[in-house]
Amino acid sequence: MPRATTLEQVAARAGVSRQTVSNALNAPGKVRPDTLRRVREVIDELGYRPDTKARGLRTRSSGLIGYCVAERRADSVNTFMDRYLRALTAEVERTGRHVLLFTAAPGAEGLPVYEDLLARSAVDAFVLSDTQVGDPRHEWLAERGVPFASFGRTGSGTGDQPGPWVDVDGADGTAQAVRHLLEQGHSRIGFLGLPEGNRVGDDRAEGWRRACAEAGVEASGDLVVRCADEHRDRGEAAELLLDPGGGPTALVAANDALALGAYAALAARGLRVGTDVAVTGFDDSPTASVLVPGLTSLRQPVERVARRMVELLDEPDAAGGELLSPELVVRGSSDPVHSAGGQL
Amino acid sequence: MPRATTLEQVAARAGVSRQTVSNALNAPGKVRPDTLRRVREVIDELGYRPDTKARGLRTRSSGLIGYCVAERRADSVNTFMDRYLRALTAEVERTGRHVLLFTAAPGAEGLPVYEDLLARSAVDAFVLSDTQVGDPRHEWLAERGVPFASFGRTGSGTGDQPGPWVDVDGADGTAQAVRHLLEQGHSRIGFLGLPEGNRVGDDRAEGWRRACAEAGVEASGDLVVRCADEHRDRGEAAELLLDPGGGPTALVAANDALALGAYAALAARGLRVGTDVAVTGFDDSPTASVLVPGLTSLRQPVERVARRMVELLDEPDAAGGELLSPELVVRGSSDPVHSAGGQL
DNA sequence: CTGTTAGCGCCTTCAC
DNA sequence: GTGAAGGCGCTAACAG
Repeated sequence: MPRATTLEQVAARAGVSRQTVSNALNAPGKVRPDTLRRVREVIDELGYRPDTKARGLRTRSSGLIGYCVAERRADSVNTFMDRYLRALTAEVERTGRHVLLFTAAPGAEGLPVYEDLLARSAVDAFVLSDTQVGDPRHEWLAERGVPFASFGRTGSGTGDQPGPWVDVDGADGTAQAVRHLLEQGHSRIGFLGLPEGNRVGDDRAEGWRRACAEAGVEASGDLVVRCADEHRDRGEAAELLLDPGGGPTALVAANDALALGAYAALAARGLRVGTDVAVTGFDDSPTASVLVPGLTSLRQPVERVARRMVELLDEPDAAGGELLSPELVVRGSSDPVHSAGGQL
Repeated sequence: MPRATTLEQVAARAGVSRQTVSNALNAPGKVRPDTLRRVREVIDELGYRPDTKARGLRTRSSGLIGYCVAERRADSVNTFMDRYLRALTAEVERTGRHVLLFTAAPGAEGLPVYEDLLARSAVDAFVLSDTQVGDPRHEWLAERGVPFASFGRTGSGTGDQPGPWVDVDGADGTAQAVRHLLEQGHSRIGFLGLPEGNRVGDDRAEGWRRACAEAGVEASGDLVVRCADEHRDRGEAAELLLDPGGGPTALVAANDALALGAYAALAARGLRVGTDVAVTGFDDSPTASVLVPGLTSLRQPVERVARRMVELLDEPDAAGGELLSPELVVRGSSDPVHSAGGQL
C-alpha cells in the first residue's frame, strides 16, 4: 500500500505553508480566493485527503460513532435492524463520520467494552439499540458525559430517562391497522399479542384496544389472545380466536411471526387469508412481502429514526424523546385487491 | 467527556519513563519483571488504554477494516448478511481491530469511496461482500496493494481472480438437499431455480442435477423451472412443475423465496407441504423457521466464512479461494416428524 | 490573509 | 533494561 499524500506535499507543490492548506480545507473563508483555487487544484491533482487519525489526534475526536451489534435469536423474523443499520451508516456519513461496529454482552456485563472504547478514544459517541427496560448503559454514559442517543426507551412507563431517545409508536401502528380494517368493513377485529409486561407488546395491544373503542366496536377479552412464546404458541393462539360462531373477521397481530401463525391456523381450517379473514402484522419484515398473499404490516420508519438519532448526537443538551409513527403497508392479507396485483 | 489517561500519566505515576510503559504494553519481554508488575498495576489502577489514533499515526495503521453495506431489495427474504456482519464483527475484534461501515454504489461507480477511505488512511483493509461477476473492486484494490478478502467470486467460471476469496458451495448445498430427499424416499425431485446466467443460481441448479444423476433418478427438463423474477413468477413456476400426473413429489428451490412460492402453489391445489410434497429452500432465512411447516433449508456457514475472511486479510500473499459447504437444516417441509415437533 | 511554532499521544531509534 | 530524542500528519494559537 503506497503512502498517502500529506498536507506538507500539497503545501510544497502549491507554494504555500501547511497551515494555508489546512485553512483551505477547514476555513476556506480565511484564504484569499486565488490562493484557495490554486491549493484546491493541487489537492485534486494529488487526490489529497487529510489523514483521519492525525486530524483526530489534534482535534480530540475520532470521527467514529460506536454501534453494538447485538446477538439476536436466530429464528427471529423481525429483522428490520438490518435496514436500520444501513440507514444509520448513510446518515452518519452525511456528517462526515463513520460507524464503528463492536460486540458487547447485554446489560451491565457489556459496559467494560464501552469503557474500553472510550479509554482508547476510539469513538466520539454511541448509538444505542436493542434498548432494554432498565438498560444500564444510558445512565452509565450520561454520568460520564459521553454523547449518545437511544433507539428505544429504558423505562416501562413514560418517566424520564437519561439522554435523548427515539422510538416507534407501537400503539399508533396497531391503531392504524384497526382503522384500515374498519374501512374494509370489518367490525370484529381480534388481537394476537405478545405476553403482558413487555413494553413493545403492551403498546401494540393498547393501540388496538383504543382504536376499537374509538370506533365503538368490541375489544373485549374474547377478542384478545396473548401467547407466551411467539415461536410455539402462535398457531394455537390464533385458533383460540377463530371461534366459528362469533369469531373475528380480522386479526391484528403484534408482529409478523404471530401473523404467520394466523396464516397457518386459517389454512388448517380451510379459510383463506385476506378474503375470509383479514390479517395484519407488524414490523414489515422481509417475510411480509414474500408471503402469499402478501402480509399487510407496519413498516418501521428506520430511515427517520436513523436521521433523528444522528441529529440528537450533536445536540449537547438534548433530552426527552420522540415517538415516530410506523407506516401501514397494505397487501393482500387485508385487501383482496392487492392479491390480484401479482404478488404471486 | 473527561480526558482519557495518557501513557505519560502512567509513566509518572509508576516512576518510569514513557518508553518503559510502552514496552510493558508492546514488548513485555524487554521489561524487568518487577518493573513490569508495577507498571501494570498503575495501568489497571488508572484504566489506561493506548489511544488508537496516536498509536495508529505512529504505526501507520488504523485498526479498522472497511465493510460496505450494500443497498438491498427491500423485499429480499434472503437476509443472512445480517448474521454475517455480526460474525465478522466478532472475528475482527478477536484480532484487536474493528469494523468500519460505509456505503458505496455497486460497481466502478463506488470506487471513489474506497479511494477516499484509503487516502485518509481510515482503514487498513477491506472485506468485500455482495461480490458481482466482473466486480471491479478486486482488481482495483489488488493493483494498489490494498489488503482485502472477498466473500464471493468475481468470475462466472473457475478462473483466477485478484485476491483471496471465500464462497459457499451452492452445488454442494442443493446436492445435500437432494440426498436428504432421496433418503426420505423421494425419487422424482424437481428444481425451482433462478434465471440462467447467474452464477449463484447456476451452481445451485448444477448440484441438484448432479446429485440426481449420481442417484440414478431423473433430472430432465420437465423437472426444472427457472423463473425470471423470484418475486412475481414464483407461484406460476411451482405450478408448472406440479403436473398432477407424473409431477415431482419433492421440490428443491434455489432460495427460500422460491420455496415460499411453492408453499402457495401447493396450498392452492389443496396439497400439504411436507406430507404430500416435500420442499427445501436455500439460505435458511429467518422466514424458514417461522413458516408452517418449518422450511428445510441450507444454512449459510457465515461464522466460518467470517473467520476465514479475517484470516485471509493477514496472509499477505493469499490467493485462490475456498469453498465452504452450507449446512442442511431439516424441518417439517421435508420431514413430517419435524412438523409434529412443535414448530407451530 | 499567510507563515511559524507547538503540541495531540504514541512508538521507533538510538544512546546509556 | 531503561531513558531521551524525534517524528507520524494534522490543526490551534499566535505572529507577522
